[in-house]
Amino acid sequence: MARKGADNSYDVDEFNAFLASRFDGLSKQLKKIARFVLDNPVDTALDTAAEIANRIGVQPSSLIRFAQALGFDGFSEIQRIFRAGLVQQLPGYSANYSDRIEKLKEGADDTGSDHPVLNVFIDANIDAINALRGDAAVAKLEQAVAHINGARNVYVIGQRRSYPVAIYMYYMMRNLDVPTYLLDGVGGLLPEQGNQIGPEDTVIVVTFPNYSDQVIALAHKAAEAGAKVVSLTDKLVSPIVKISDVYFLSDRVEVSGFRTVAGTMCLAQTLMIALGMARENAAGE
Amino acid sequence: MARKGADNSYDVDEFNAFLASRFDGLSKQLKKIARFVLDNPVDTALDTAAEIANRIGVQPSSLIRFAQALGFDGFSEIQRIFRAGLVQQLPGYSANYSDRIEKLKEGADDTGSDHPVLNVFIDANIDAINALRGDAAVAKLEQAVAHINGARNVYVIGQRRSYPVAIYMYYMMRNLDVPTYLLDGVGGLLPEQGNQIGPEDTVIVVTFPNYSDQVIALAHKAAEAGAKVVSLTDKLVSPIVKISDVYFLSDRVEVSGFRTVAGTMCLAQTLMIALGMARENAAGE
DNA sequence: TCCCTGTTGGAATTTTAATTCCGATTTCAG
DNA sequence: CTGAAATCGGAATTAAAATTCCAACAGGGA
Repeated sequence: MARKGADNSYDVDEFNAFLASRFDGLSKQLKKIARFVLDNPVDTALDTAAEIANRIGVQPSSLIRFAQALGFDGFSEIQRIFRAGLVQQLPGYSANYSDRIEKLKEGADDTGSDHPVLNVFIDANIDAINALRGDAAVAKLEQAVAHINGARNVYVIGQRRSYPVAIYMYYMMRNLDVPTYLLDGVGGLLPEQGNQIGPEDTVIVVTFPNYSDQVIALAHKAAEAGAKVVSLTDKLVSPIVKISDVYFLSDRVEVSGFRTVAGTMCLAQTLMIALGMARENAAGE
Repeated sequence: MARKGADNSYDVDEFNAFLASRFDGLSKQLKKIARFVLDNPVDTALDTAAEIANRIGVQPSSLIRFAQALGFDGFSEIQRIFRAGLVQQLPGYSANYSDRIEKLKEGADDTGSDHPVLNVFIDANIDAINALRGDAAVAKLEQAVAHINGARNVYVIGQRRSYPVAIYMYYMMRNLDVPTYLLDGVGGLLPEQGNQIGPEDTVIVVTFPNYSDQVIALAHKAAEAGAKVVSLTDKLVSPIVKISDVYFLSDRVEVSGFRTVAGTMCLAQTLMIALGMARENAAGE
């Protein structure tokens, strides 16, 4: 991957400082452009030169002159700087994060020192948790809480890696006096454990790749029986999403082959807190 | 095809949901593209079609086919959706978790609006996880890993709120071929389950306030029998610390009376990753 | 096995955007 | 006021990216 782009030396702050230092020496039109660039980093990053020129009220060629006056080849180079800066500002998207994971993987059996493991893994978990901001929206939480509170019984399913999450929710809901049952598959009886699920019930399904056939089958059966399905899974294309009334996504991050369970746990706990607060309020009225 | 208006009527979530609904009907290559788009919104928004195609390992023309299969004129239209979504995500991310937690606590029983819950809780978890950087030092991880690898058998104990963490470690260590037993207290037999613990064994204890008497008693018995004790708990004054060979602290953060379990989970997973890497290296030599 | 249908890779083409060029205009020194 | 240099607008050109097209291929059914 020949990743060049000149000497990629600038970041946005450096560029802005540099631009400010040169500002006085610029011509009238170029100053207009400079002001726009300093004030509108996002538009500078994303719009086409023609659009930007139009908004400023100058010709596109002036943008190129502007860039060249500052020593760049063309306006595109400046846009690259701003695009890179924009990505870094995105929540949960530290740009060098993937790099660090790559480095970790490369150096994994190098020395046996696991010094980088901890930090990278912490970063990965923070990333995973941050990703929830976008996904576990208030509306979805409220919907899920309503399904749980409206149910005659709540059933929680999760096997293997998802089992700790399932059992956590089971524990919390029991403490919140929600009539909850854990379908734990003890004795290989998972299919049978779902027999009594009916239209007044809600099923909470936790499943991640590779999705357990038994769990998916049981969720299908529950959905067909008319139960509400609330799911915690990894992707929109997960087989559980299409039969879910509400779904939450987490777990998009992987380090050294380990998927972070902390993000999913955080999601589960968020749901439980939302539930707890809703019930507190209901009890108080 | 009932495509939404030619103007920007899709937002990213709608698009993703729509894509997921059509996923099954797509061809093999198109599924590859769909997965990339779902997983990499930022790159989808900003890279050129040629770059994206190259990264996925398909031809640029497939991207256009992908877009058209979904009813769009071309891939550029999809990029527009993602660019708009990307800009919307930008402003967030102010700062200072502690302040926000304070705010939530003040307003907690205010209105019943759980709007701030999610963000504050996410912040709290990030705080909890960040705190691990200081506490789960490399030396301690190595020590714990050595105790686990050096043991004839490993026993994991954790009840109630700590049980999900315990069972997670049990699951992971079984997958790593560590001879592990979960002391789960089924049938009220927790005291008896520890009878066979001896000086060649290691016990991993997970315990948080209020510390279960049975768990503490069992840990004491194990320590007296000469077993190594590795503990996950909350504070230096926790009753488990003084009998531990290695201890890790987490869980210092509390929101609305809920202690974060995600931080502890992250700690447990860090320990498991360190263990996994150590065993990989050992096997490779 | 062979054909048919749908899918794919890759070159060719079109579209769009970036950049250059040049004549017109402004600025300012003398 | 005049003329030269700097600046600018806008058409022309070039570069880059998106899209189309077609031949080859893969998979499934007769």
